[in-house]
Amino acid sequence: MDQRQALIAFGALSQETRLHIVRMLVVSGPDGMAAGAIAEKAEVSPSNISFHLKELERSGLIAQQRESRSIIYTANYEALGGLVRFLMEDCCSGHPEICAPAAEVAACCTPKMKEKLQ
Amino acid sequence: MDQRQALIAFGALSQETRLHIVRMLVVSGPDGMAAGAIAEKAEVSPSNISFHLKELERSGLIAQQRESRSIIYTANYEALGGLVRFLMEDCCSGHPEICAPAAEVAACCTPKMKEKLQ
DNA sequence: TCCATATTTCAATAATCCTTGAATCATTGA
DNA sequence: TCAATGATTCAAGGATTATTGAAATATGGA
Repeated sequence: MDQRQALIAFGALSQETRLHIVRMLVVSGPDGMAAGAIAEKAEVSPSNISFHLKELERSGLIAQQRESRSIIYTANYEALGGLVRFLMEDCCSGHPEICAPAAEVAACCTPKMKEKLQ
Repeated sequence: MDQRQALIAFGALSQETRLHIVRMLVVSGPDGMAAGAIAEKAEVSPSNISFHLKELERSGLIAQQRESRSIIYTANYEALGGLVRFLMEDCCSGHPEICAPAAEVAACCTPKMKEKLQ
């Protein structure tokens, strides 16, 4: 993830509806969610959700694929990981005080890490 | 860091000049930089830098303190770490695929981690 | 083909954000 | 006190982003 993409991604996450969408798609995993289902859960109009989904896709944080009549959106884990990495490494120069709390979280989430850190 | 603050912080980082400011302040450490010095390095006008510094301070990512005639800005490591944590934990539900790359970065930056992971 | 469903696009408006330059405020030293 | 320095505030304008509802597009089934 380069700076240009990171700027767009930060902008994408700076809007409540869009942050909500990303959270839902991360949880829903590889199956993703249809645009309509997202709109319903987020309680926004179809045209509005479409606007925000487009913005998120432009940022690379989510991807779409048509499935029959529905358009299924999924979280792009690689891009999200890339953004975390950008924030820690590029933006914060890998500063220990900033990265340490992140390391804790990472340890809790990645089984291998957890093992080694015990 | 709660969602409200995270939204503001993401917005703060979504602007090129402000991202540049944060990077400079992280590098400059606890000594920080005076507003004028920041403006000069970022090549923007005093009033414009003031606008962006205010926005960053509102986000909590930087702090200010007067020192004689100058106003010194410093990066808020705690807030930056909190944002990384929010992105990994709250926003991305601690998803391993997203957190793994972050763990690598963290390992490189925090001496204790590095030791344990070798 | 025709209709229903799922979604996007478009145009208009509202809201927010960014930039600029002039004016103002705070601090220090002569 | 006065002038100089360092920085902020303010108002105006331009640019971008968000919301809305109506119209258009794509797909699948009767």
